[in-house]
Amino acid sequence: MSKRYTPVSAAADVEAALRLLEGRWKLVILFHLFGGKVLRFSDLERAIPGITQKMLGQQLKALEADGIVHRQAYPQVPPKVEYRLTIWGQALCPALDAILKWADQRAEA
Amino acid sequence: MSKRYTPVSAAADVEAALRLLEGRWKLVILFHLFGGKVLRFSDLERAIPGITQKMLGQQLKALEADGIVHRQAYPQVPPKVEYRLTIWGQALCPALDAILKWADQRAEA
DNA sequence: CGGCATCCACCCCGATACTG
DNA sequence: CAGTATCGGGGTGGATGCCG
Repeated sequence: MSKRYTPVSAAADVEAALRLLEGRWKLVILFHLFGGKVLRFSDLERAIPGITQKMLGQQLKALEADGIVHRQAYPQVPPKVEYRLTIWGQALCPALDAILKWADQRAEA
Repeated sequence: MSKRYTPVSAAADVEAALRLLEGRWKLVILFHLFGGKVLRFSDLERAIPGITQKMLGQQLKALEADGIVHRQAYPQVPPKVEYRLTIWGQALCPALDAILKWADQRAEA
């Protein structure tokens, strides 16, 4: 443990972490990468009907910069790029799973 | 089970559920109500340094309308209003807890 | 104390078009 | 296929002031 805890700093840490997941699309994207799935750009585009190319690219770049998503490009024609969760991203899986369960409960009612 | 499941509808349900938690402040507020805590308006205001009264009131109203937070007003002078999670809101606790753990992991590193 | 009203800046996000 | 460029509208959120 490299850090001391106080209620205050814990709250600040949570807020900082939440910033990384904010926005209209981030969690939606992560849900589709959930479970170790590896998807191409166009896969995600098809999996998320409402999203535009701009937002998908923009959010993926942000998630990559924050170390949550790993981007692997194959230098070939036509281009091929795969996205998957990093280790840090996979650490989010329990949270994603819990949210999924909550969504299911709401959908049932 | 009152609903049939397909990958598509499951994704739609998740997206719908995420809409309820979107925005700059919703999850932050819920974190402070986490664990069955009952807080007054001014308690939340103090607990979340960056927030304005407008946003706090606005987001609390939205959370109340979505059945996640319960609002109890005591008709007295000066006014006293308490906020707590509803049953649906408490169903979010596992998710909040998982996100908290993730935040802790990041903070340690 | 616990709001609401107003005004306003920003930037998020969408639509469209273009590129390697 | 996998993006970027540009433009523009609207909603989110901040500051301030007023009210029961």
